[in-house]
Amino acid sequence: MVAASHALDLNLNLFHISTDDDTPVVEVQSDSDNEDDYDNGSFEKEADVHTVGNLSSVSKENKKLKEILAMVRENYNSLQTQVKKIMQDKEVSELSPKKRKFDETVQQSLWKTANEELPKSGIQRVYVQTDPSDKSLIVKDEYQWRKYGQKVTRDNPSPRAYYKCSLAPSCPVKKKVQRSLDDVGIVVVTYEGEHNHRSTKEEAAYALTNKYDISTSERMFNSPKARTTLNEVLVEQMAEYLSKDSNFTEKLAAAICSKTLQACSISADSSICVTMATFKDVSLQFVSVQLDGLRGSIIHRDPLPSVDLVVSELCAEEIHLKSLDDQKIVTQGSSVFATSRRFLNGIKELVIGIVMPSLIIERGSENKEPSEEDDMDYLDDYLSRNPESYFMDNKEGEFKKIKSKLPRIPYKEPPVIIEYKFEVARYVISKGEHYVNMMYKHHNELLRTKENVVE
DNA sequence: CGTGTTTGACCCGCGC
DNA sequence: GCGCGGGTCAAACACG
Ligand SMILES: [Zn+2]
Repeated sequence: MVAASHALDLNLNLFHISTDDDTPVVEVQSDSDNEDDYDNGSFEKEADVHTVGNLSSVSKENKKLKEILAMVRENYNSLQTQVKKIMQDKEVSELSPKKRKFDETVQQSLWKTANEELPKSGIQRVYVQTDPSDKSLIVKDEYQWRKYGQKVTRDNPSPRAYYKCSLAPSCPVKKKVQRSLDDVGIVVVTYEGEHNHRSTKEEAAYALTNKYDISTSERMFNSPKARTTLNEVLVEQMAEYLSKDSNFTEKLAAAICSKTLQACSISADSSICVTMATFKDVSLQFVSVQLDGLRGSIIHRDPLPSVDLVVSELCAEEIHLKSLDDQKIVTQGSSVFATSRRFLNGIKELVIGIVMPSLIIERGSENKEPSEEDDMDYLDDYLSRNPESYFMDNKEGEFKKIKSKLPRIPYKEPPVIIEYKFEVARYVISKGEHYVNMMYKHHNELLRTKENVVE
């Protein structure tokens, strides 16, 4: 067992609102006093009375300053965040040179302004810096909205757009978007009400943090059994969500692979690396597969295969490789699949499988093992007849039939499982900006025996 | 054909 | 009651 302590910052930005481009950032302003509405309409009612006029302009000025302050604060925060990320990413990229697109990220967050919670009221106001010529009044966030109206309002040349949350049919949240009177570069977004569901981007975060928080679970379900089933469901949701998020999988795979390759020398003969991480009370397990050819058959299967099945297939694939002479295998790209796994103790956990990129597995002739002729003939015959469908589900029966013969093929060196353990922490910088930090703890080399591969 | 947007009609509270 | 302005409905429409 080797002990080490490397900080692996994935900079996943899991729930970044990025997508395209002009996603602006947010900030909410806190004013508990009822006061004016977002369009300053009330201010425009300047009365003839002198004092009222003064009051109006002062109040308007005050509001403007408040907006500026909020933006400055958030810009400071996001800049600080960027610096932090850059330093961490620099550390990672030193290990494995990788192109980063900081400029985009930085630029994007400079667009954004601040975000604060309105105490009470359930009304949230957000200021977004956008192109003044953009008349669309579309502000992206982590929800889906259906536009149900647009009105021109008094004293504001820009119309006001009305949206209703369409992520959940019963969600009462409404959203109003209108360009600011004071600054045509700013769009004011007003949210009203509270969502009765999770946002698209928060789905994963919920599964990992909030819902697994014991107190939260106990609040919802008193029975431990109910809590267990709840966790199981959430684990499955999480697995499905992550496996479909190519942004997540690519970055995670790249980060893990570069880190694990650097931190520990993986012997060319080890065909499986298993990395484990604990995420609060949720255990993540990373199965790194260095074998080519298996990747597509695993991650493109629907539903995702169980880990046990994957391991079984890896055994078969390894034998397949051993049957080839002086095989050099170069995998390229990286892929991650996610699934769930149940242990003997009944706990279900999330499993993330990683196909490692750019690995060269050299198998010299010294690895070739004498094998029984009939077995190898049978296997080779099968493989040549069904090269593509070797791992397909419809060949399951035949596959098992072959597999039963596999133990008769002698191994000189049993395959090795390398188990990595990480501590995973997820940081929420601001609404919509999260990243994951993984602390490498140690790794363990195990023989792949029945004890190590949980049935 | 289902889905989301446009846009004028409509509704409703408020001040006069 | 009436007009005004903000908010919503829904029929028509655009889009894939
Ligand atoms: Zn909602």
